[in-house]
Amino acid sequence: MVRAPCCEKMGLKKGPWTPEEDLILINYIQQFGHGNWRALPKLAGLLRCGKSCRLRWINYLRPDIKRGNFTREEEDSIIQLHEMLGNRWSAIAARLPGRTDNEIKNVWHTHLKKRTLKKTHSTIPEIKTDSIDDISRKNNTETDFINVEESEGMEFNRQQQNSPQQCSSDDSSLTTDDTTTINNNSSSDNSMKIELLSDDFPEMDENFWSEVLSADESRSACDSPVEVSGQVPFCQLESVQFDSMDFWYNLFTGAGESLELPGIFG
DNA sequence: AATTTGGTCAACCGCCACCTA
DNA sequence: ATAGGTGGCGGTTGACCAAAT
Repeated sequence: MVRAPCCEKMGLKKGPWTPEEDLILINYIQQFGHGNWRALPKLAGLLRCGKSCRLRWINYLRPDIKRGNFTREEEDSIIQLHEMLGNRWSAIAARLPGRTDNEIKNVWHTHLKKRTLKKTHSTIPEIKTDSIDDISRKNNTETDFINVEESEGMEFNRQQQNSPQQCSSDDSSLTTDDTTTINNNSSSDNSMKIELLSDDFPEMDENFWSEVLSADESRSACDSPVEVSGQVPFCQLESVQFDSMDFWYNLFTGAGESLELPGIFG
């Protein structure tokens, strides 16, 4: 009855990611982007399925992930958005720069749900959070308020789909109307800092994906990763690649040493 | 000190929508 | 029109840890 998981079937690894795997994935995406998640692990030399790689990247390794506890403001926003959107975690995440749908889902189930229940018990009957969502889905519309938010993300998705480089939802999740800047300076807790600057959007360097694309195109001519010259996301390959790897490694482990990695780290 | 309980969160699973040939 | 491939999403699980008993 239960279909055997593809990963096990293919002899692929499951479970928690090791720092070594993380570094391989980061380095690969930095160099070549992620044009095809399913092909990525093979090309990168990872014994993982593409889905697992995608999830790891989106939920944990992306450089624009905001780490640390949710602020009271963020929690309030989640509650408010959940009232409007229901369990549409990705839509909620799109309104909270640097936060992932998974993270928001976890926070909701661990404490925000309880908080809202307490509130509703002490005040009015619980709001049926699906109502707006259901109606809007049926009518293929949103309320005026939601319409603005959704259309932005959808428009961005369309733009991405029209462009040669296919982007994942993490990109669209950043397409909110909050501008973020990414501060890669190491802080005391090794976390990334993302500051909200205004209500306008753009987050990543516009060159980000075009650069990924050019690297990706360069790669596409070959079956295996090749050295790509020129600028790639986050770092210059030639000059600071391993500095960058150290950064990530330190971020994960707090250690100050580099790893010896096989394959593409030549 | 040992065991139980509860909270947290990374990761997996299965379904669905979209795209393309 | 449709079948196969792929990405994305939401629900769920399970490992880990700390607090409580």
